[in-house]
Formats: sequence, structure tokens, C-alpha cells
Amino acid sequence: MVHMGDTTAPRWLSDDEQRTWRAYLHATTLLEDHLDRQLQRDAGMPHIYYGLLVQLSQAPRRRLRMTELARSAKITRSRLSHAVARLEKNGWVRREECPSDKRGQFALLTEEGMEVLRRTAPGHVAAVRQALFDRLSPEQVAQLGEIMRVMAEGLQPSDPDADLPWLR
Amino acid sequence: MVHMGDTTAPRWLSDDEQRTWRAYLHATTLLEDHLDRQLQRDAGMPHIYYGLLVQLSQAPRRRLRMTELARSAKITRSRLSHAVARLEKNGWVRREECPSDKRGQFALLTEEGMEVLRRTAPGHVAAVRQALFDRLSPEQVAQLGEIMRVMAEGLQPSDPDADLPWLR
DNA sequence: ACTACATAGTTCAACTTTCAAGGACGAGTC
DNA sequence: GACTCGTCCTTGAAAGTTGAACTATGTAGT
Repeated sequence: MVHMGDTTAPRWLSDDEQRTWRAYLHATTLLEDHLDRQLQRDAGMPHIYYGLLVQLSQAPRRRLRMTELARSAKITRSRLSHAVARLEKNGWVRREECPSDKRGQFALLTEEGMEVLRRTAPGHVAAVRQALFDRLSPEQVAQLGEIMRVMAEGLQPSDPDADLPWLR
Repeated sequence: MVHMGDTTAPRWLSDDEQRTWRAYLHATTLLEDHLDRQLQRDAGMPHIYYGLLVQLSQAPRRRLRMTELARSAKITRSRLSHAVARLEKNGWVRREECPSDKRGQFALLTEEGMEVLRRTAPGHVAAVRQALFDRLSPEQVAQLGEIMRVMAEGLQPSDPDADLPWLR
């Protein structure tokens, strides 16, 4: 290994890697845009907001602490504050104080929010299917899963607990 | 089950599919965030803006029509207008009128913009390598490329012949 | 030439995201 | 208690994005 700091010749991508990288960027942005539009049209909110409702719907008593929700949705607490404020305005989420920690807040899914989810989930799953799973072979689905897990492992921001949900 | 316009029960995702879908969302958002931060820090712009400069750098005479650039970067013309305005303010891009079509505008990469690219490209490639290619086997890279191409094919919004020969 | 419509790009308003700052509370130490 | 420090969450301003409306120009049909 040569020690030259910034001046080391960069290892550019091979042709194969470059094609794959372009395909990755192309496909992921197309899918993201597609789902964003689908949900904006059918559920009146962007994909990430929908994801928040889903997380809440699967939590015990349909509620999560803000920080917990932010962590599982991979967004900053600031962003979550704004998002929950918006969802609250829609009547789909409500805040509730945490009795054991007065700094804390729960976000909880209202019955109205649950109803939105019930109404729109089938369409959303259909969109994901149509874009992804109905086009891939079972082997490809397995491959994709494995590749994504490898990627995520390498990117896990220094948040040791993220790996250890069973330790909480 | 709810019966709305659609008479068929929704086909939910299998456990495998669900795991893969979660891994996909997790990994792609982590990577996107990572590259956005890396480029914001090292190049002073988000990933998508960097992509615009790259596109321009590879175009003949380092210029592209706005619509063409928007298409190849997969963003709306509106978004591009704003982005180019910002990049113009940085001195990295310039607009130029199109002689053959007075409605048209070229976006062109300035020497200053080229310099930013030269300075920051190695670090960006390194980030992509470290996050993706250095962690995947050659087989996985090939698999990923193929999967992404399949995905993109199903989502291509403006490829008339690809989509609906049998639909309408 | 006239009409009608399509295309290129920008602009405005509403919304979302980011970043830095700040207020409130909890936990540890003296 | 008082001090310090870290955590929980919010806020406000700046930056970015979206979708619709708009201007100007090109194109086709009559």
C-alpha cells in the first residue's frame, strides 16, 4: 500500500461496475418516484409518511416514542417532528405525553389513521408487487435481499443499538 | 376484508418478500443519505446536483439542453430549473440560448464546475466503492445489475413501446 | 395567414427537508 | 440542593421539491 493520502490514484469503477451503478441509480429513483406519486395520489401523503403510519400500526398499542420511531424510519428527530405535526393536522396521528419521562412523547396512530392504512395498503402492496416482486424470480428476490443486507451492514451509522433490537 | 373497486383480495407480501422489501428500503435510504452527506461535505452540493455536473461533463462540448438533462437525471424540468439556478449562482454551470430553437436553453459546465468535479470525483467514487462494490462479490454485482435493469424496465415512464403493446 | 395544439422552460405557492439553536427534563456527582 | 452534562424533542429559517399555471416559441392542418 502506497501512502500518498489524497494524491493516490483513485480506483475508478470498472465498466461492469459503472453499468451496475447507473442501473442502480436509475431503478431506485424511478421506484421511489413511482411509489411517492402512487401514495400521494391514493393516500394523500408521501412514501415516508406512509411508512411512519405503518410502523405505528405494528407497534404495541399503536404507539412509539418519537426517538424510537425516528430510528426505525431512519430519519432525524427534527424531520419526524415536522412530519408528525403534519400527520396530526390530518388527524391520523396523535401525540401523548410519556408518564415515565416528562421529556418524552409518544406518537400514536388514531383510528382514523388506521382506517387510511386499511384503505390504501392493498393498493400500495400492489404497486410494490407490480414494480418489483412480480418481475423478479424467487432467486432474484433472495439475491436482492442478501445484497441489501450486505449494503446496510456497511452503512449502519454509529448506532450500536440499531443492530440489537432485542436488547432494548 | 374491504371490498372497494377491486373485487380481489390483496396479495400481501410473503415473509421472504417482506424481509427483502424492508432490507431494500433500509439499505437504499442509508446509502442515499450517506452519499448526500459525503457530497454535501466535500463538494458543497447534494448528490443529485453532483449528478447533473457529471452528466454535463460527459456531454459533447459539456452542454445539454435543459429537457435532455432533466430526462437523463430523471427529474422534472421544474426541479432542474431551480437546481441550475443554484449551480449557476455557484459559478459551476452557465445557461446559454439555443440558436436553433428560441425556446431552448443549454446548461453548460463551466471550467470552475469541471474543477470541482475533478477535485471531488475520487472521494465520491471511493465512497461508492466502500459502500457497495468493495462489499459485494463479482457475482453479486452482476446480479444487482440485472435486478436493477428489470426494475427499471417495469417503471420506465416514457418508453411507449416498452409498456403497453398488450394493454391498449 | 389563421387556428389549434404541442413543446421548452420558468415561476409561484404550498409543502418537505435540513441544519443549527434552544428549552425542558433526567442522571450523576459533589 | 446545586452543578454539569447528556438526552428528548421542538422550533425557525434556509434550502430544496412539487404540481399547476404561465410565457414564448415551434409545428401542423386548413
